[in-house]
Amino acid sequence: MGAQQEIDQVDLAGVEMVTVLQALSDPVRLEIVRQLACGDAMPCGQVRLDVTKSTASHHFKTLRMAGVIAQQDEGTRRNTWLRREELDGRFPGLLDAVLHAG
Amino acid sequence: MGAQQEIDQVDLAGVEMVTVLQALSDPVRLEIVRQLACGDAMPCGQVRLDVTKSTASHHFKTLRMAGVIAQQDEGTRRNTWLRREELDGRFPGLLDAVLHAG
DNA sequence: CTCGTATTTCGATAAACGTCAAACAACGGT
DNA sequence: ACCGTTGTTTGACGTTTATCGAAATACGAG
Repeated sequence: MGAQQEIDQVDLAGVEMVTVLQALSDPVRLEIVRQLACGDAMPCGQVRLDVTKSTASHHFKTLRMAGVIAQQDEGTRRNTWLRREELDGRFPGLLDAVLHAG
Repeated sequence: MGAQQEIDQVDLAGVEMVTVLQALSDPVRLEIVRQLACGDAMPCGQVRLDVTKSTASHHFKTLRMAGVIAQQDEGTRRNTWLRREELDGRFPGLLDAVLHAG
């Protein structure tokens, strides 16, 4: 695993709206985002999901590539958090709208 | 075509966020939404797209089923418009966020 | 060094999706 | 009655996607 430094951070300036929507348009990934929104940062394993770990890993990667989340290795864990401010800078109001949904 | 009355209107109360995001997460459909946002209502054919009419028809249907657009037949045309207020009632801020994107 | 924990990668599979062309349906004019 | 216009439906095709299990990688602790 990466040695105590941040994983490739996607440059949000180069991310299109449609890519973010794609990333958010899956039930599992939406659940990941919602759980991340409740806390500050947490390892992948702390996000409770109904899929196997390999599937979860794939979804984390998708969200990371779309610039929705960021990750940083800490020992054996991969710490994960939402890129709230940056995302709101690029697509104002989007994340709030998605999270504040009934 | 339907006789001068509205096509099945989807009840937005029963539409999940993930369904709307799915509908919006395609380049062609996003383009449809953006063009509809510029005007009030227009027939399908007035929306300029880079796909064949059958493909376009499929995308219109997807948007309609997700509650994003509504349609009404008028003679040989199918008038189409964005369900702005209703959508904003169900998912506040979402459509604005999607439309006001750079 | 070895074991356990956390996570990714690989290979496979099945379902969903975007696309097209061709055929069909409905309406308005001539 | 016939056409042209507008839009949908159907059937097919190739690509992408979500999913899993198993193997691989990386690290910390004992």
